[in-house]
Amino acid sequence: MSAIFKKIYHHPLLSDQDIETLAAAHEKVVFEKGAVLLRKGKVANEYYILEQGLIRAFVYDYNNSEITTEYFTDDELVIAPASLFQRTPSQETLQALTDCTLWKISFDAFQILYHKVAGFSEWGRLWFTQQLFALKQRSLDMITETATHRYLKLVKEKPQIIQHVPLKQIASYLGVTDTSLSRIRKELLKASGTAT
Amino acid sequence: MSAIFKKIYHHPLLSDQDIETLAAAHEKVVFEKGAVLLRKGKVANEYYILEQGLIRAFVYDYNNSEITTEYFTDDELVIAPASLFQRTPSQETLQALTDCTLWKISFDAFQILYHKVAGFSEWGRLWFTQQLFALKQRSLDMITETATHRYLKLVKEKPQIIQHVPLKQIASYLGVTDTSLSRIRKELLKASGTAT
DNA sequence: TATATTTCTTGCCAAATGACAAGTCGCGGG
DNA sequence: CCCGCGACTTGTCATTTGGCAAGAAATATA
Repeated sequence: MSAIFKKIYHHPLLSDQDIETLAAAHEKVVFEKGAVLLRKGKVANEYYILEQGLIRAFVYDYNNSEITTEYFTDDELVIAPASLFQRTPSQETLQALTDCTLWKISFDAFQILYHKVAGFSEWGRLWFTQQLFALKQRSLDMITETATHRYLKLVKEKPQIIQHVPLKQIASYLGVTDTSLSRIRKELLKASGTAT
Repeated sequence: MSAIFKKIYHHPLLSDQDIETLAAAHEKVVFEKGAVLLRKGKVANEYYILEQGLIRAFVYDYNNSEITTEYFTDDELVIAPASLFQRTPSQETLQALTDCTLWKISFDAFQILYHKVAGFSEWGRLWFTQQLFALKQRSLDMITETATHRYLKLVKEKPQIIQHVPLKQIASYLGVTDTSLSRIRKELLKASGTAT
């Protein structure tokens, strides 16, 4: 039952007992496909652990088109850090792409535990640094890699997304239009066909 | 003399005495315009406080063109966090755009102080969260704002860059070519001319 | 001061990308 | 089983952006 919490809150300074304490502050919630967990303009008051399902974050660009900024898959934290921790309106919207099972924890509960459970703040520090590195890497990838390469990387790292998500959303995540991504796929097929 | 350290290490949990301790671990260094502080492929072993001058970070894109990813101005930390903290080869190169005066601290000295000076790790945690938010904001700006708007924002926030940096480098930071940026400027002039 | 070098602008053309629309495919609901 | 809808592909065309090069302007150098 608490397997997911052990996975998420795994840290040398967090005992099983600590993790139980943390787990007790979470509440199971379910969202249907298409449901919105956090809407643009609202201040986030909780974050989630995604037990099962697929979620995306997106923003609206200068043409008011939806641009996917992040995909969340099993055993990941679903969170809008800037909104939650700075208590500001979110620029991003969080939306379930499939039916989802999550564990929710309120910001208030988080704050209390953050000071009460010694290892928790250490865990949080680690999480923040990992987030920073991951975001930096994605930013650099958007510059240093071609859309084709980014597509292949996504296929490799989160294949379930290719299965469940409309092409248009994937394309926006990669920084191209659906038309372009369709053509990229075509080229890849041709290339792999030649190789075989 | 230690004014810059007070500014950088300002934090409720860091006393003047603490800051003196931190300051003592820094060594003054000077770089000439054009000098490289950290080269792509090398592992960073220090970070710097920029007392005076202008520095940029850049990467090479899929065409081997230089793309500026960040500008550092007075009273900022000059650092490649991913390389320094993950002990991995840097993707970014750090280069002085003007003659610079900096205060250098080695990673080893940093680590020792991080554990010795209680408030320092708190300061570090705050710094990481701020970095994360700033990077996220820049990532979103690259999506939600037009190049024109990003240019105006840069002019507003770091006007000294416009003065000292070749157009081509600014353009790459904004995600366009120098030709495009020149046209953007032209449009802005026309627009402001009409308004007056 | 004269000369060389770099930076910036601008026109022209090519290439890439996007918008739009038509057509195909596959799946689920009636 | 058939219809309808959403998803994907593909063609055409328009727009944007970039590459290139020439020239002007600014800056540095001798």
